[in-house]
Amino acid sequence: MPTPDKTSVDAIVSAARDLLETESLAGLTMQAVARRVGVRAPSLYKRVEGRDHLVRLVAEATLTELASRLDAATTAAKVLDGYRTFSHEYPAAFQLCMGQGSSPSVAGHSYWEAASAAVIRISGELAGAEHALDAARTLTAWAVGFITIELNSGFNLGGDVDRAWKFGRTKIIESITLTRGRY
Amino acid sequence: MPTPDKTSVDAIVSAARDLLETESLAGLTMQAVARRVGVRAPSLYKRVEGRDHLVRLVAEATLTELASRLDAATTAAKVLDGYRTFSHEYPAAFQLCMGQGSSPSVAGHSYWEAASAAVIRISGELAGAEHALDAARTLTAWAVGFITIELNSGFNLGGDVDRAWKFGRTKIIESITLTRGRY
DNA sequence: ACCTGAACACCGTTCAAGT
DNA sequence: ACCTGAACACCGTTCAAGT
Repeated sequence: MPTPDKTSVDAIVSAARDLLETESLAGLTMQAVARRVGVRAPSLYKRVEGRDHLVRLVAEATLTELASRLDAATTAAKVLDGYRTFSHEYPAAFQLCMGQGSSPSVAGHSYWEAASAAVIRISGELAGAEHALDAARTLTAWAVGFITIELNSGFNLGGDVDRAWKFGRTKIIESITLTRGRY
Repeated sequence: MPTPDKTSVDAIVSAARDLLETESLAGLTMQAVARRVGVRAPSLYKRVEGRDHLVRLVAEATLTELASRLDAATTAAKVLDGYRTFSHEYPAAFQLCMGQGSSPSVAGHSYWEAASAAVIRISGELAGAEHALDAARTLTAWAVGFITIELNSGFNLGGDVDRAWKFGRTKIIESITLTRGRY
């Protein structure tokens, strides 16, 4: 005799994302997720393959949201700022995506592609099609590195972190723009 | 009646660093470390406060080694390459230091200071004392971001990753150098 | 067809008992 | 003074039994 469903994949992923931000990755346990969605831990295995799979779904949902955020940006500065703003809203999820992943990268290829599209588009405009990929990697590397260090309180030598962001953003965009037609 | 020591903090940290690289952070368990140093897990607590403390010691040993490596570099390109070479030798440890840390940053302030000294020195030479800190943060952010993405197989859109490194390195150094006296 | 309690293997950690 | 087995709390995961 069928039982009415008490939860769903969406509810589970949503609860997991909440827990990740409020309790850290270590606090994202199957039991905690189960409690949030009103079910016992073993029931989660009807919807997700296990904790690793659930973490992957969280990463992919995060990248999808990041992609749609970045797609709306019209200038390089706005794309870079989009990264940073997003990382401040979802610091743990952002680092999950970028950080020491589970084995084969924590999210599927297509999710990365979607999140990269905006940077590549902008990079092509700045540096020309020939150097679009190199330029995109330079921009992304700087933003990801800056944010990673910032989120881990790595900028602890004083000074104004916002000023450092603007300084770097200006320098990076400037140097990429100078690429057009040479290098 | 005293018993002769069967291990030491150094041996424990060394075993932990090995395990971190060969088995990943999850494989760095107290039992695995104990087995490597020829002791039972509870005995480790005579030398380290617990797993978190041991991981911290690993991070600090890693930063100390990175610092001495970078201190030998004489140009900005060599400092940046020093980061990357080091990260290829100790990928897991490098990401442990930079990545989503345990709570209050995974290593003590002084260890970060030591590892930052070389970049700040070089940045001062390139950009002038006034912008040394901003420039150092730009250089470090780019290198850390590039390496983080590289280690997590994030550069999966084809193209030559080494070429992208050299492209970005050139651009970054160039733009920082142009800073002198203006901005 | 979904949910659950009970069980298992595996963690980190504590501690009384050994030498 | 250091080491150990036993124990505890807490994970992820499996599965037979319920409805």
